[in-house]
Amino acid sequence: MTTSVGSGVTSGARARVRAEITAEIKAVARRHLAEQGSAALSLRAVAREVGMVSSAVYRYFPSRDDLLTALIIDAYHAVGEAAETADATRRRRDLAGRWLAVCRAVRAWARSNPQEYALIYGSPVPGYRAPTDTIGPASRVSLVMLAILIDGCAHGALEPSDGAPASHLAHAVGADLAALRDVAAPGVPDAVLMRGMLVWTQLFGLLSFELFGHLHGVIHDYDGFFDAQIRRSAQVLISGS
Amino acid sequence: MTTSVGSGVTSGARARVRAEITAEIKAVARRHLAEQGSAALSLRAVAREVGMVSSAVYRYFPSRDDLLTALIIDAYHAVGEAAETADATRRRRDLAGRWLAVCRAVRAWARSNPQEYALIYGSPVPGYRAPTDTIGPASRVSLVMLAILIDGCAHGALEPSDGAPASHLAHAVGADLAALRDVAAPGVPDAVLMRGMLVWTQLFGLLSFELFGHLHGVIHDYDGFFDAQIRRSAQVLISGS
DNA sequence: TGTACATCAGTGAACGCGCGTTCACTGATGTAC
DNA sequence: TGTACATCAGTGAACGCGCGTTCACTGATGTAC
Repeated sequence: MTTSVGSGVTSGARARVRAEITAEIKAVARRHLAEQGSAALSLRAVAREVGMVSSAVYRYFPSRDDLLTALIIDAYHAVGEAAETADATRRRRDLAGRWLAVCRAVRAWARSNPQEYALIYGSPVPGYRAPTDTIGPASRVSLVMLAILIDGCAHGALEPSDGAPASHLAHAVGADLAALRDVAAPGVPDAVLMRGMLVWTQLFGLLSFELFGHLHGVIHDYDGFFDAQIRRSAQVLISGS
Repeated sequence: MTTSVGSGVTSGARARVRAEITAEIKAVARRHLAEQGSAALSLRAVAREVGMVSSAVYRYFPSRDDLLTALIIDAYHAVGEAAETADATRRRRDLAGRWLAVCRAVRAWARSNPQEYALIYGSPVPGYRAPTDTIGPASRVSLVMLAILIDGCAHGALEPSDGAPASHLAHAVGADLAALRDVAAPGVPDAVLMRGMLVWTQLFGLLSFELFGHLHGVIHDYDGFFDAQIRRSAQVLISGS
């Protein structure tokens, strides 16, 4: 017992060192990413800065792509956590407040970590194929959005149908929405799901335009502009207008 | 006279060959871009395929970045032209029809040229600094959108103010919008400009999500989904609801 | 129209670089008895 | 508690690669008289 605990502790020590060095490699890689972008991320450069020989990194990550995958997963978790934390600061029934808080949190994260934002929401990394382990972390932030929709529908605080007449959906889209509803959005009608996705994609469109420079020279007060736009999108989301 | 015309023709011949080879280099580069992405675009590989030695390319483009710039400018022109053509197929007063046609044209172009879309609307190319010559071509597609707003306002076909009360803008944003209005959107009030930018960023958010795989596994009927979303955004644009 | 000269496209070799990955190895740390 | 063995982190050299860019050069094409 004591021995097994002891050995557990000591092997835990080795494991802890390993975890620390893994974290250090990721931290350095993350900084390189922030400075140069994903294409320029090089195992050798990272190793150099960590103070190892390049081949030593292979004890921690079997390839460059695996290191990139780790960074991608971390980035999804980071933005997901930012959104969750922001969401939790508002009363559950304050849908508009939750939506605005989530939007602002995602934006704040994106502005502090533009290369990580680009990594996950920008162009796919050339030649990189995302493994399935990224799916879970990737959906984390979307679940925050869906939670707002679910709560809103449960309390009747979201206009359930669009006032507009032209909302007959293609059958296949209806099937997609039904599947989504079954898996992750119980009780949320099609019209609300569609509005949710409308404002959701709009949020990332806005962020991409801001971060990738497409509003350069047109908008200078990015804060005010963003705020005005998400207040508008909150209306669209909640009352459908 | 005859000589000068003659010499004009012959020097024109040389110039034409030069233009043709320049075009060929760009065409090959564009294909490499489509296959591998911008980071993998290599002067040497392009030269190899064109059938020149790599140094010969420097007669046409002073550096790799200049080649990339040329591709970026071409891409902006291509999407701009697609939008203009689509816009012109509808009667000028048919605002919704114009908006939908433009959205569909941009999407069709993006789906046919995903890497070029990524080049201009995805993450900025690492280490690449866009020169000022890209600004004109870049704004071409936006001008199509603005034309719809201008025409709509001129004919009273666009709801000029938002029904919602919470539309007091930060002063700085008002200044940005005023500047934009002076330069490129005469007669378009703040509320309409904001709505225009809302649906505009939403369009690109939607396209980025579709093309970069963020809807993978959730939406299968991309056509139907896109169509439903832009019909909704047309409503937001035109009637503000 | 014919010739002398200038312009320009394309060649081929070279420079210097950094990359991802493999491999046989040395020591240090942990494990089992 | 002490020893023999196994595990594992890190080393250093090497492989083979492709890249952007420069440079002195050869011919061909165009220009001026």
